[in-house]
Amino acid sequence: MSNKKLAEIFEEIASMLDLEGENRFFEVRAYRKAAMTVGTMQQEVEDIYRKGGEDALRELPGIGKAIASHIAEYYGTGKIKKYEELKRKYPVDFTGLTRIQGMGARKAFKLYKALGVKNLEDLKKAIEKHKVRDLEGFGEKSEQEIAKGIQFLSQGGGRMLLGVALPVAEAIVSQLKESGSVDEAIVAGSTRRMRETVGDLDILVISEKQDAVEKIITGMKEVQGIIARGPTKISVILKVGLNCDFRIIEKKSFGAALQYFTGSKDHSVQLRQIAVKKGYSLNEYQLSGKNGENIASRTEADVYNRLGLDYIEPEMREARGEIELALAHNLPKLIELKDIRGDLHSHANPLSGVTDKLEDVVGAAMKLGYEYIGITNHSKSLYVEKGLNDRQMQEFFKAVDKMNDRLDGKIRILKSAETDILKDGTLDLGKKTLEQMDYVLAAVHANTNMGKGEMTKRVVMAIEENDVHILGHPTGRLINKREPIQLDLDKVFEAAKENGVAMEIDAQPDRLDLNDESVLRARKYGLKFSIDSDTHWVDQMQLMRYGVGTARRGWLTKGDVINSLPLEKLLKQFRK
DNA sequence: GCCGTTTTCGGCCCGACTGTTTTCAGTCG
Repeated sequence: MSNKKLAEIFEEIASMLDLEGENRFFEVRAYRKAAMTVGTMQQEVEDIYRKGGEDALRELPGIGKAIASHIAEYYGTGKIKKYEELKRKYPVDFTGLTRIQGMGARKAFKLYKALGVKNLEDLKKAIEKHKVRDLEGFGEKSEQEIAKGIQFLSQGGGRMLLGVALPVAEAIVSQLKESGSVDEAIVAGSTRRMRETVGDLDILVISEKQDAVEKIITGMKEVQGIIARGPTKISVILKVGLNCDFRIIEKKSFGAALQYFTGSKDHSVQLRQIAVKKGYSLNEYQLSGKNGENIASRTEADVYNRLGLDYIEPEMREARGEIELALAHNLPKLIELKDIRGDLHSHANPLSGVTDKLEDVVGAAMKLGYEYIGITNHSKSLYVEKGLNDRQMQEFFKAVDKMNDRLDGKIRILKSAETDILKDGTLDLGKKTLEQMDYVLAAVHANTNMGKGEMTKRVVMAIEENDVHILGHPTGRLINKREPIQLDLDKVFEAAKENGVAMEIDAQPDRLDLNDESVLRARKYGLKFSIDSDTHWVDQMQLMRYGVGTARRGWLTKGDVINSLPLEKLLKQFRK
């Protein structure tokens, strides 16, 4: 995972060039942009460089001749000369210091010049001795703010799982709506775009009663304290450890504001560039014409349409080519939660204490209106999950048959298993057991630290040598907890396409595996996908929406997703 | 430093809020 390190280096170069003095603004921005590109990519930059050299690097947005050669230098020598030289002049840990809220490179450098502060530790000591408050440009208040920022960091302030943040955001929005003082309240920002993690919450409020809104917000049980407050913006810190920005806007600006606060930043910048080319100007209040007249502002669709674009769904707004498609009126029609007709990955192991009973799982699926529910208990190698051996699995299938008879077509339980892909690429259940299943889901669980070549061979072999239908949570990553297994995804995608194997999008909020970017890549191979909740107890069946969100971020349509098929068509596909 | 259905040169998005300020720099998104 050297992408992050590389991004930090470019970000620091940007900061230091900024300190160098006048007229380097655009150079600074170029390095910031490169840092953003590199830092948010899921694919390893090193892989791209090793495979395609500097030319391949230059395909990436914001990476040109100079920065591509820096990257080549980094992977060749482990160092970047330009960075080392700047660093001698500015021996400050900008990466660490600027993690503090309100601390940018300029303040950090002032602290270095005046007090010799090089890193967080130094700063902590300076704060404790109250040395900061007397500096020019600082004061007592900023010293306290810095102290608070350091405290927040030490509590692990950072990006939070969407699955944790979204319910909090929704609770806040519904309190606003029920208050009677707002015309509209809606979650914007990366939460609305369904990014797998969010750094803070953005909530758009339409209201003319600003004072009342402020009172409601400060009175919420989720709110810990106020960071900033102005006529159109209130920032608070939430008890869950997230910041939350409220923007209060007039009704007539709703569309422009929602577009603006949903982002992503890069997407919005591209939109504004299009506006400028037309002689317009776009901000959070309206799309303005040449004489400042309001051209569009009420709905997001108005804003997009008047710029010559089709409406773009929030999940696509990441500046990954969606603007070009919208200009060409060629956007895909994204899959929706209501298109899902069943769940193909759920657990109901009669021997384990950690899953619900079969009838409970089936009942939950019926409540969601599903046509089918696939039960995929673990196979025997997974001792910790009390995986089933061949005999136990076949016993379980008999129980499923009986229940299917009783259900009389109200819903169909599909027989399957989350079959372990063993170290040598074989499956953990016998041929006879596999043949009794409606479909086979296979996944890697153990021996996860193999090298890339070996691991890729293992998974490709599992795909090629067996009648596998779905590859479960393909990379095995746990967000912020466990790195993905080393896998050459392109080779896996090729093999999957060749053998008609669907890729799973596991909807568990800490998995979301495949992730959005890999889905986007897999889609280019013409692969099919299965969006599954991986339910271990029935409440988790609701998690499907996070998988659908990821699918939408990967531009998938209903036609790309096998569990949007009606039962008969799905079974037909499995038999092929 | 990057980029190109107006350009290989000359552009490069836009506004809000805070703190320490008597008019603005710094930070954020």
